[in-house]
Amino acid sequence: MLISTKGRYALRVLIDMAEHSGSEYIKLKDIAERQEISEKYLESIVKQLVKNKIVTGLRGKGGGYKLSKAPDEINVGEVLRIMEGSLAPVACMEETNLPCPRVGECRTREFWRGLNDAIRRYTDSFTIADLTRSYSADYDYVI
Amino acid sequence: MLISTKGRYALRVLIDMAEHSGSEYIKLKDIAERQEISEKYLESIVKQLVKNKIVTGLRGKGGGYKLSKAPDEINVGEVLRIMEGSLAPVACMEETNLPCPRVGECRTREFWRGLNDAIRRYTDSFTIADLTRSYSADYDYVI
DNA sequence: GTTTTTCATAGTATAACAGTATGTTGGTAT
DNA sequence: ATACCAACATACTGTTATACTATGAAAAAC
Repeated sequence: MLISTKGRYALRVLIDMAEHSGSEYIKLKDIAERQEISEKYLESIVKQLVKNKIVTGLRGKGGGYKLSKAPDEINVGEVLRIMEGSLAPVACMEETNLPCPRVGECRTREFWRGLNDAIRRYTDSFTIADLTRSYSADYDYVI
Repeated sequence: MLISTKGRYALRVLIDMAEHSGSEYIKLKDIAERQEISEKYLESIVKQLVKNKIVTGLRGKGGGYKLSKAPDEINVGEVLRIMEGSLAPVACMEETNLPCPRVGECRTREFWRGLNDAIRRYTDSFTIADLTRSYSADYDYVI
């Protein structure tokens, strides 16, 4: 499993913020209820997003979280990499890891590199805006 | 991490067999030594490959394992799926899992489906033959 | 100064990973 | 026949990650 609940929940939180905030702070309790995810667990997830400047927190009454950037400025691949640490499909494709001692005789390295690239290309091609429900497309507008 | 040592080692074993066997049985001990992997651990991996008809085992002296099919008939994606159980990047993309109860309101499903497809397309586009060192390409031929 | 919300730290049950250990079965060579 | 060899089978183990829960401190609004 490449993506754990951390990455999946993070995307849902960001989409929720993009869909519900009008430059207002939203409290985690609301998001947790809408998304049916434990608020306490979400705290640990959102903390990571704050640390990486994806969202901004404000304490106290009327506080909460909001996106630090516009939804179309938030890259999905970057978010997933923050939450999962890495999206490398194998250990030898993680930048932090020192090169494999068998690299000289390895028959599979290029195969893994290609898979790594495919995953990165795909995930990096989406923004949070791409994942929000298009307002005009399916909103039943009624006066 | 999408791929564990099970999947990585399985590919190395199959490549080793493809490169060293001339329709002969190779004993695990030799593969384990060449690949510098615990023979005992490899046993558990090869057992899976036998069960799935990727390799064939023969007991006793002169016995060992060999590929059940030609290297270019063995699909890398299939091998990885056998070893890892699934290559789905998220739980909701596993065929065996029952559909997510939030599917109606899920904003991320199509994103995950796309990632799942990208991984499957890539891994299914390789055979073991693609991963073996091409004999003619870089062998220093000397009389 | 009380309420509200984020922020911070610590703990916990479960499962998967990456093996190890011991023994059995079935072929081969002598 | 029997000694040997290598696959086959089952059970166990240490470590790490996952997916949380619990308790409390800090700051902002009222």
